[in-house]
Order: sequence, then structure tokens, then C-alpha cells
Amino acid sequence: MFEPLDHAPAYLRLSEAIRARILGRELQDGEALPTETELARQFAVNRSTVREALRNLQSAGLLTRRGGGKKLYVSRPTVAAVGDGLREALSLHDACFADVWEALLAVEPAIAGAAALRRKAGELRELERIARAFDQPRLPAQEAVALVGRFFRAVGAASANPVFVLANEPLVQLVEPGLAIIIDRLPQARRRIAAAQRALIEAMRKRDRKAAADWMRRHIEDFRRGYEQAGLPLETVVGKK
Amino acid sequence: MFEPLDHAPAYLRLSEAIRARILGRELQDGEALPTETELARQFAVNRSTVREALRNLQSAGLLTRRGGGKKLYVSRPTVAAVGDGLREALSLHDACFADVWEALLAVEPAIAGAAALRRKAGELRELERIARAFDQPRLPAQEAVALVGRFFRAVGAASANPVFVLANEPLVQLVEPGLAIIIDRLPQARRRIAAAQRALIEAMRKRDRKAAADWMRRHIEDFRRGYEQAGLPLETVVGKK
DNA sequence: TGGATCATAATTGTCGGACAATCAGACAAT
DNA sequence: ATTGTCTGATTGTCCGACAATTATGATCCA
Repeated sequence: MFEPLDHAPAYLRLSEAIRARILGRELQDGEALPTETELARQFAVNRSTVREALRNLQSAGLLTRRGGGKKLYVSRPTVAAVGDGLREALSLHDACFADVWEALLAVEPAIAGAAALRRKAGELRELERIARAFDQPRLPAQEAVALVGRFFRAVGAASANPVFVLANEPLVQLVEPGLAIIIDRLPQARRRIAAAQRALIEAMRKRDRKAAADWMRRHIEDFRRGYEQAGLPLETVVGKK
Repeated sequence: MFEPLDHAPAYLRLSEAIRARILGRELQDGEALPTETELARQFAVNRSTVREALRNLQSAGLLTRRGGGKKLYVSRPTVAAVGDGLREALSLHDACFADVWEALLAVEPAIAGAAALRRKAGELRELERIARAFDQPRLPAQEAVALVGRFFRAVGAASANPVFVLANEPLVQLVEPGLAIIIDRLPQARRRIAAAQRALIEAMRKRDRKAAADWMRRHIEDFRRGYEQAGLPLETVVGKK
């Protein structure tokens, strides 16, 4: 019958006010925020209250500090930060490897297809560099995993679609630990990954959307087989640290 | 020779400490946090510092207050909260309708397919309820849009995959404003949506993965056509408020 | 003029204490 | 069983303070 009254504390209303200005582009990316004292004056609240509001926006990635400086700058949330948050959320929601894999299978071929259509010459070269680095003999497992991650991220970047880039990040993050185990335990894993990377690069060179998507699908399916062959259960909850 | 000292401010180290305990499941979902004064005592910092740390975790959705109460409880980030953050991030990264649509086309058919395989009887009935409500004559546009959103979310829930549920949310959020305009301007829009919903429900009833995915793909493609026919540019940056 | 150096002012991080509002729980009254 | 009242605990907000660090502007040197 009645709605609850608006009891939002000042620090929340304050952070919402600033958030709205950022989202409304009134505060541009890169712009410096006034000092805490000045904000306290303008909003007519105490500096402690301002600081609580700022912490709020800071953890959302809307405000950042630049290299040791004092000033806060308006910023867009970085892909890595958003990815971290998503990874946390998925982990707490008990997403298991099978869940992540199902999403990978849906998303990555589409990303690869889009990248094949829109990749620029430099992005293709970057992929080739990563693939070459991966194909070195006696590469430590840890570096190999990192390179696979970089490869996926580079494909994401080449898709030129911010939605794909952002969706890509947590999936890659979540998959890396499992990948590390696979690369350790399965001798043929590296060869297969290298082959998939070569095929993907070739498809993207020819701007062949379908081939890129197909190879990526095979790559992802391969990954699942590797996961099973390495003796890892598909129900492993991901993202635990 | 020497590593830089850890100069992270206390409120950050504090929130990281609590965050780690939550992610490590030492603090269980639903558990109540000690009072601010008690935290200040345990960590040997001032209460103001504690409060800044708490704001940090609160905005990440790892701590929430329960209906007007004072105590903070450990919680997993809600789907809606994560979706909000993603929507903000995408908006600030200038994601346009075409970008979102491309992601929808990749993800939604997969979600529908998974839902067809795993949906429970109750979830199917929920979908039928939503579809029936949508198919009413003279339904206000706003409610119609909300029902479409509910339909997509219900399909996501039926997929029983937390990754899909989380990925679904921001996409639905971002698409709703455009949908509102389409439903307003195109007389045939409602009929086509209703038909797609019926077909999807039928496919899910028969647990026909392929049919569900196909119908969803057509549904999404239809949506893009509607967007263009309604005279909206595909380059519209989404999520602005 | 341009650049390096340095003193000074401004700003952040943290602290301590204070107080009103209000929430939870116990208890009494209807 | 609901309503009213009391008490203590807790949060939201304020004030003032100070050390450490950074930004700013003046000064000096080439």
C-alpha cells in the first residue's frame, strides 16, 4: 500500500549525483575532480561523507588516481577491472567449468568471426607475434598460458566490439587456471593450440568469417576434451583463489 | 634490488583483506559482519577508515544491508547489480546498438538452446505466463517492454548457467529502451514478438535445442530489422540515461 | 628564454572524539 | 496478540587535527 520512504544516506546520494554527471558525460573522461574539501563545500556535507562517496565511485572504476598522484580523475572502467568484478561474481555464484565452457562456445566463435571481418593489419601482426612466441620450444607453462590469454584478448580487440571485449575478459580469466593444468599434463596440448592459432590467423588474414568461427569452435571444443583428458571434473567451481 | 613498499592506503588493504575472506568462503553468504567499532578494534584502525573500506565492498555488491537494518551482511553480487555495472561500463565505452545486437545474436540462441535442454516444468509455466500477459490487447508499451525483458530473463534462468544469466542481464537492460521505441512505432512488432515467444516456448516444451536456438536467432534478427524500420540508427550509443 | 631547484601551500590519509537518529530487544500495558 | 515504552548499541554525520606527500610558484642558473 505504501512505499518505503527515501532514506538514502548522504554518501549514497552524493555518489549517485557524481555518477550521474559522469554517465551523462558532463564530467568527461580524464577530467580532474575538485578536491575533497571543495566537494564538501559544494555539496554542503562533511569531508568524511565526501570520502565515503568517492570510495564508492572509485571501486566502480568511475574515478581513478593516476600513478601515485593525489588528484582523482574521471575514468571509464577498465576492461580488466570489469572483468575482475565479473569473475568474482561468477565465482561466488558457483559457476563451474562446464558453465564457462558453454559460454565460451557461444561467444568465442562469434568474436573470432567478427574479428575476421574487421581486423586491422596491425592486429593481425600482433596475433602472429603472439602465436610465434607461443610456438617456442621449452616455453614455461606459465608463460604459455599467459600467451594463450593474450591471444584471446587480441582476437577480442580485433572484433572492434566493446561488448565482446568486455564479455571476453572474465571468460579468459576464468579459463586460465584450468588451461595451466592441461598444458602441464597433456603433451599434445601445445601442438593443438598452436595449430588452432595458425588456422585462426590464416582465416582472419583472408577475412573469412565462417572459417574463423569454425576454427574457434573446434579450438574451444578441443579445450573441453583436454580438460576431461587431464582428469579435471567439469563441475569444478571456477575462480576460487 | 628492493621491491617498492606496500603503500596502499589502509582503507584499501582493509577492504582487500575482507574481500579475500569473502571470496575464500571464510565469510559465508548471509553472515553478518561485526560492527564498525569492532572492525576498527580488530584491524587497529579508525572507524572512519573502516567505513571507507566498507563502502568499497558495498559498491562491489559483496556486502549489503537488509531492508532498513543497520547490520551489514556478506552477500554475493546480485545479477541486477552486476548488470548495472556492465551497462555503465559499456555505455562509457561507447558501445552502440550494433555492438549489443551482435552480442545478442551470439549469446541468446545459445541460452535458448541450453534452456530447452535443461528447463524445468515450473520455468516453462513461467514463460507461458509471461507470454500470455504479453499477448493481451491494449497493453501499455512500457509494460510490454518489461514483459519482454522478463521473458528473456526467464529464458536465462531456465538455462541454469550462471554465466548465461549474468551475461544476459546487461544485454537485456541495454536493449529495453530501443525496444520501447520499436513497440511504439511499429504496429506489427507485438505480433511478431508474441509469435516468437510462442515458438520458443513450444521448442522448449519439446526440449528441442536446435529449434529453440533457431527461433531465438530469428527473434533477434527480427529485432534488428525492427530497429532499422523504426528509423533508429544502428550507431546509437546505448545505455545513456 | 628555458630548465632545474627549492620553499611553500594545498591535499590526502588517518586519527580521535562527538552527537543525533534509529534500530533491536526486552518489557509492560492494552 | 498487538501496541507502547524504555534502554543500549550502532550507524550516519559532523568537527577538528596533524603527518606525509604532492602541487605550485618563485628563484636561480645556464
